[in-house]
Amino acid sequence: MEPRWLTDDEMAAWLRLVAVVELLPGVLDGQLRRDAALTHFDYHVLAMLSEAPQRTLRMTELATRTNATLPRLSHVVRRLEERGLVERAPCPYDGRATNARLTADGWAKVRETAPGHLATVREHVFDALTPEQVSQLEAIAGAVLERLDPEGRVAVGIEAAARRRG
Amino acid sequence: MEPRWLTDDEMAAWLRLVAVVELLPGVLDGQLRRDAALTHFDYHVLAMLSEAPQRTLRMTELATRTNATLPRLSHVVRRLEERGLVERAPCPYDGRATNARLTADGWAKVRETAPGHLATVREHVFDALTPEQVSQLEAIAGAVLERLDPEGRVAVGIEAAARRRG
DNA sequence: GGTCATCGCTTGTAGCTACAAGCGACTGGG
DNA sequence: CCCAGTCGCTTGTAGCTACAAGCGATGACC
Repeated sequence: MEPRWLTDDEMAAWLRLVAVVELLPGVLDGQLRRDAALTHFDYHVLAMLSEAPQRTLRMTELATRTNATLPRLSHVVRRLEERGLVERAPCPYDGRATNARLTADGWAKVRETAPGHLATVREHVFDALTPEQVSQLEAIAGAVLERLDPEGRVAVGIEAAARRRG
Repeated sequence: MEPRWLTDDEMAAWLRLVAVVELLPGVLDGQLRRDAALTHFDYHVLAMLSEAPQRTLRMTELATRTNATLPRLSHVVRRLEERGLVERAPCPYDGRATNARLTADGWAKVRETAPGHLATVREHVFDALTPEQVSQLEAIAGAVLERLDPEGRVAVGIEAAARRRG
């Protein structure tokens, strides 16, 4: 294997991208853990449920939208269920499937947590960017995402979310 | 707290960015674990050492350049030392400090691992982007990085790396 | 030169994720 | 029917990271 090395521009972009990818999850986790005792992934799960019809989704579908493996989601949902934020019930139409549903407490949790999380996202990302850079970022992240996720598993979730928003 | 919600453009960019941030580490880890039994963070540590003078760095400096906490680095370097890729020695000038140095085996490991890693980076990131997008990405990631890392700890490492490259 | 705060690093514990194995439910061919 | 194969999900184990406490070395100050 004899690949071409990165150009200076590519290397500069790469070092910064790697730093962002390592730091951003920590910042998001930190704020949510302090203010709501939630992981960013926990929040993602609750948020996806909160936008679903009946605030209910099958585990497999929820795993797709949160971009998680099924074992990981299973552990996380079990912990959220122990805290009363989510409840699970077997699907009436398919005995193999499990439906996860947001409880009233879970719904309240999402609504009281969202503003702080949103403020963090603004502060650390969008306040630093011009409107032009926001659309550049959308194009860049979209292009990279296609390479990272060839089957479009995550993209499906994004499109579905966009559709629900009208 | 009454923040303004995200615009449609911002939301689209955000969903894609979150997906990239969650998927990219897994892809990098996966390739390196399969091909070299290394975490991406392990590789980052070895790579930073391989570029340093004498292939040696103090733990604190290495932590800055790899964007890690000191306890995390300590555990990782201990494991790398057990595998013979790195060795540690007390700093002769400051009895508190520890120098980490790449061994011959570690140097060989980096050289045989770099091409595959580089190919993965190209395949999943830069092959998807135009040259214009690469420089846009550098600007965007740089701007976000300033917000994520106000003291510029990581930025120092990046600048230092750039300086070494001339 | 004694005392105290700080530095640099290590170690211990708790919690989360990945991987693999396992279990019941469903489905299609004979 | 029955049986093999698959699906959907859960559970168990190993490994990594975060946080906090701890330890020796150093430097500032009197």
